[in-house]
Amino acid sequence: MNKPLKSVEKQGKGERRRATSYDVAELAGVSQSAVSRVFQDGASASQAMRDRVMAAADKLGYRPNAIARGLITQRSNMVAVVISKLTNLYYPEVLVQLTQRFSERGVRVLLFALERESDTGTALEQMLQYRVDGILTAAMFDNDALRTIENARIPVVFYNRTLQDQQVSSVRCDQQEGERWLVDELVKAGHRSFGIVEGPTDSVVSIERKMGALNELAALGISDITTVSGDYGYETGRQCFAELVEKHGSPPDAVIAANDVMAIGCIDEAREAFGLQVPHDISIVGFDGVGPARYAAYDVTTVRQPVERMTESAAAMLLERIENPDLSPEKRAFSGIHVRGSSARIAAT
Amino acid sequence: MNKPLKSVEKQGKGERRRATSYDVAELAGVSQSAVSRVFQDGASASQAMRDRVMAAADKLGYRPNAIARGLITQRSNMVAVVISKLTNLYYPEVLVQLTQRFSERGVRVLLFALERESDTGTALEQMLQYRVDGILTAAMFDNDALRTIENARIPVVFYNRTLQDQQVSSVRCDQQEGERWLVDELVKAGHRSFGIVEGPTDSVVSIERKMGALNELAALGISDITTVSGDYGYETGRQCFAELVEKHGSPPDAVIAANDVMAIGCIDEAREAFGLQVPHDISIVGFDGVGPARYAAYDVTTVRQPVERMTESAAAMLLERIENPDLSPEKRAFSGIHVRGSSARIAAT
DNA sequence: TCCGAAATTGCATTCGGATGCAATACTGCC
DNA sequence: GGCAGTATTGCATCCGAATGCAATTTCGGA
Repeated sequence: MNKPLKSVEKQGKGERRRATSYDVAELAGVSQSAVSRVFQDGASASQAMRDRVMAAADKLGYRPNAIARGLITQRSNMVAVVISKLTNLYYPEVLVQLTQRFSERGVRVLLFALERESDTGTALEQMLQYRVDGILTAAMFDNDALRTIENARIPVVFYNRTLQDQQVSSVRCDQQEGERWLVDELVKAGHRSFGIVEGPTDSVVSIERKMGALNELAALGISDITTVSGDYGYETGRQCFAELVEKHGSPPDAVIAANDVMAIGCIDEAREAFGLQVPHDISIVGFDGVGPARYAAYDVTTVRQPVERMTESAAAMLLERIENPDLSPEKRAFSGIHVRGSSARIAAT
Repeated sequence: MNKPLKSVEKQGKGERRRATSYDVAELAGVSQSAVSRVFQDGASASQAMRDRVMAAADKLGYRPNAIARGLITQRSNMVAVVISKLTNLYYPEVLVQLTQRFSERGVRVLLFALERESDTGTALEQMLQYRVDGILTAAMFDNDALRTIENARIPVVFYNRTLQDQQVSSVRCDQQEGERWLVDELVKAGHRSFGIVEGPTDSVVSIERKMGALNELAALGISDITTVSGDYGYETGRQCFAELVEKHGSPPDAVIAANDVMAIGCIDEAREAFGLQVPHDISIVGFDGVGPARYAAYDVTTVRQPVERMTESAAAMLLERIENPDLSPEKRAFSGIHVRGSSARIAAT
């Protein structure tokens, strides 16, 4: 007996059940499989059948149940997107773009927003339970988590973070290259003492940026370097600048901040608390190319991440691997866009 | 015959199937229902049973399939969160907070990011197919859409927008009250000519803000008002200011921008293009209380939305209505927090 | 007009877990 | 030790759509 016990029409309005393919089939006088086929892409169904079914479906307000479909097809058509709250001011933009990329391709986004980057536990458990087809993460997973994902055979793409020693797919902005450019320009402009403001210590991106800057400074034979660390926020940017001056004994020639927001904090602190003129007395650079970096009061020299291309690439990479799980991992690195603002005393183009 | 055709262990490693409750049951030597009960909250199961099942589950890496569970329980435990790209710079924060509120309560978020606020069509179709338990939207739905949702009996909560004439639940910041305060303060400070920079014309929030300001200005007998409109972005903020000056013939005493970002644009344009000092020569105020509004270079006088309380309230309201669909609609309005920055010539507290 | 190939359609089963009901196992108490 | 009462457990069925296979229809061609 496959017929539903009570058909949609017979129920009281207070508790109307959502129409199912059986209801549509009954009303249209066809089989449930026919209904199912009409609502699929490549399935075979005559025009007459299509019309009858669609008419019945419209009348009942029928919509295929994606949950039931997911169960039988073993495909949820959902991907998990993971971000961590503090990662960056610019992640919201990334998130919105990723979501749109996936939507365009008929894939839904299950969002996980972590309090801290290390809170992956529960989130991971949830995505596995929901049988997401893939994971796109802008937060790091520990090795246990990675092994779990690997065992579940779920494709993963890391956004702006990667594990050198592991075989994982990733899309990132080449932080090192960006920092190299910033350092080169600053050194060319004659700066010799540097302050570095790093981000949260558990941020891989921040670490990469710091190392990029340090390596290049070392390569250029510069050793007058003072380092302090913040949390990517404006307030700590200000504090960091003050700390920097105290540690160094005087303001350094240039400050390299791990992101634009902290660079802005540094600029404000330099101006307000130390009466310095930017870039006359000191150069300050950031990273990311977020909106506020373009505000006239700051005009931060920075490296802008090509967010559009990166998100497009990341979404495509993940979807490819969902279609074809045997594709080998791939790491793509995009060069940042060099933005010469007026916050640093460097030569224009 | 309920036993699976092939048990997990027997398969080749290349195509290992995810363990099901049947696999766990078999390994533990109990029934599938027992496994199901162990993985539920209020179900009855002896400690011995729990231990055996958990041991087997661990060995197999078993995780309940939320999709299958959703099918049988008629509860997906997912809510749709809808935002539109341009809505506001501050929505990302809202989004992250909402997601966290829902996560804490064991509810997953299916994210829909619309290109424009009016693109609700496909998104709506998708949420219905995925049988979300509720919808939290920061975008407007048209009447057709509303009727569809109503028919499907899915609870909805609107964030910062509401329909006066309709019975819908909403959480919003009282834009009118905020504008009233801003206007009062500006008038008290002696300003008599006003510029108003509105946001995108399809933004309900922008309209409310504009009307709030206009009404209060009218109430105070002020008629020297010039209006221009932008898109919530920094660049148009600058353009709008220039337009304002041109339209008015000279800079007005005060500018009321629909959001902080445009207020910042106005400040920059006033300073750079017109050599005005803020707030000595002109007062400029915004709305929202986003991060950049606090930057020292701007220190915007604004009305901050109590995002934390609003998201908390919105999430709670939606979840209550999911639990109890008969709860009547409710509109909650939160007063904004008055922030006296230095971008306007008004008295401190 | 008739035959065989191709296109449609229906039947029956499957996905994985939840749950009402009945059977069984314990508990405490007299 | 026996019995009522409660806690566990298993059985069978259900949720809603997809799909392999067989039955039926349609269509082209001779």
